[in-house]
Amino acid sequence: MQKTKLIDFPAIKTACSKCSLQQLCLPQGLNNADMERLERLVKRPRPLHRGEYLFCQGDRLKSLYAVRSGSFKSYCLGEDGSEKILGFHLPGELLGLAGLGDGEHHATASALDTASVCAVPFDRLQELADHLPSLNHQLHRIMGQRIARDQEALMLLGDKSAQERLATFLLNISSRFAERGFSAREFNLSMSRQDIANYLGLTLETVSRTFSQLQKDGVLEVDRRLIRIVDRGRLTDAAGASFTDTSSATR
Amino acid sequence: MQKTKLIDFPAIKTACSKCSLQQLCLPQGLNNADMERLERLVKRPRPLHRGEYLFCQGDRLKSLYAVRSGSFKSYCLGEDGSEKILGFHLPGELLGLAGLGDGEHHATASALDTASVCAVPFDRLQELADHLPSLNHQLHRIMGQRIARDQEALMLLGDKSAQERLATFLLNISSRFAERGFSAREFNLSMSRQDIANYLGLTLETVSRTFSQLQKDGVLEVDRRLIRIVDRGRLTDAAGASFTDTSSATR
DNA sequence: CGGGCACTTGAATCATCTCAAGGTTTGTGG
DNA sequence: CCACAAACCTTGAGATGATTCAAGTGCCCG
Repeated sequence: MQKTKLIDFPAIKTACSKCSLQQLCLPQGLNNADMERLERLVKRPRPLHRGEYLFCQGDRLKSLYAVRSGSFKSYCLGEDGSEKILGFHLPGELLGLAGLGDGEHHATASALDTASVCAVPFDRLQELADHLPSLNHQLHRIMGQRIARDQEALMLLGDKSAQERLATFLLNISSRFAERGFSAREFNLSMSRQDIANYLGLTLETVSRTFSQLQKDGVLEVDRRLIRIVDRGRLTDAAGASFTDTSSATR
Repeated sequence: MQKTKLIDFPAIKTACSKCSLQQLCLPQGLNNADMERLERLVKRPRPLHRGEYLFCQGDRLKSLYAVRSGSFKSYCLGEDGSEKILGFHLPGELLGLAGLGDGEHHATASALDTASVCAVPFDRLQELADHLPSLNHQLHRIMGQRIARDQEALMLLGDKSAQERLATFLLNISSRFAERGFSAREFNLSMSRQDIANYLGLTLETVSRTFSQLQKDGVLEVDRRLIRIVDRGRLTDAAGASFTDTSSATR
């Protein structure tokens, strides 16, 4: 009895069917039988520490990854060593989709804090999707979402001011935290000012100044990486007209 | 005999198997039998004139579209009426992929000149893909490419100067024309200075000045919307380090 | 031929960047 | 547990590239 318990416990602990991220992740919309078949493909490598790489630009695409805990940034490097951050990835989000085009990763993904992932071997996922329309449709859906999200990011960089960019960014992070059951009002940013600046197309100093300004105006309370949204209405105003706040959570 | 000829002619003219864009478009990599099954789904609506809409933001996603001729821009509108251009679409490229996330178009697509498309009803495409793994993989590949392309656009807006942005944009357009069998050295832009400016996150005046500067420096010859690349090497330099020129075509 | 639209060019302004210095937290080794 | 170094963040002042506002040109279409 102890033996089965010892064997089963990790399996149950990590099963997709028990995962709190199910609704945000690949298995969303799958029935139990299909989820079990997907489950059998999933590997769960050891957790990564801050700064470790999940994959690197130029690597052959072997697996897709879903974030289980912690967070990642993905970025491209220019040959001059500069990096451009393409996005941040929270639990439940998939990484590596851009590699589907030609089977090669176009970006590097590194952990922002201690983080764990589920890895799904891409060829076997594709095989399984060939036989499970529901999984296949879910894959399409996720890729479509991802394209839509990248397009939002494009709009952000378009012609917005520093304040609009930072406000939009914070609202975006806030609603992603809320989706995962965390507070939309108060959260810890896992990325540095430099990372935020790079992502938003600004300098570190401008981001810092903008945080200070929003704090002075009573919109935020900022304590290093801990952010509290004091006046969500004014933050939304600061984000500019084109932002439509989907979640009005105030938890 | 005349009769069959009259009936068959348009069918042959428009068949995927005869289309010069096959290698850039959805049927790429499909065998003849599969291509024929895809072909049966494809509708070819009347051509659109400059300014006409292929679909609008908020429309239910009914079809995916592939550009046959002409070109499109896709853009989002803020509630204040402003528009942000997300991309330009040349023949062989697919439109509407971002809608896969939630079945609704997130952008508006309008014709930049007289343009024609192939329309593939999305539900029937999905059904067919469920039975044809090769089509399904091709769909994944195209979506992956699209994500990768959007990410390149993101890098462009990151922290580059006006000259770097415009140079990168022109090299990008140039290689896309080359892929389609047109000259990489000399081409007509189908979009206005305003559209380019909007896409690049600049003002119309800055784009105009930058064109003038590149012409004065002997890098380009610019005659209204006709562009000739005189010194590709220096244009690549102007685009900045992080751009890697995939096509070295000089046709 | 004339009116309108797209584009060019100039001059002044402004937001952000750059450079520079100082402060605070974190982690490490003594 | 303390001291020190490194990393991270904040703030200020001056420089700069892009924007704004404004005027003028030339091409295209009716």
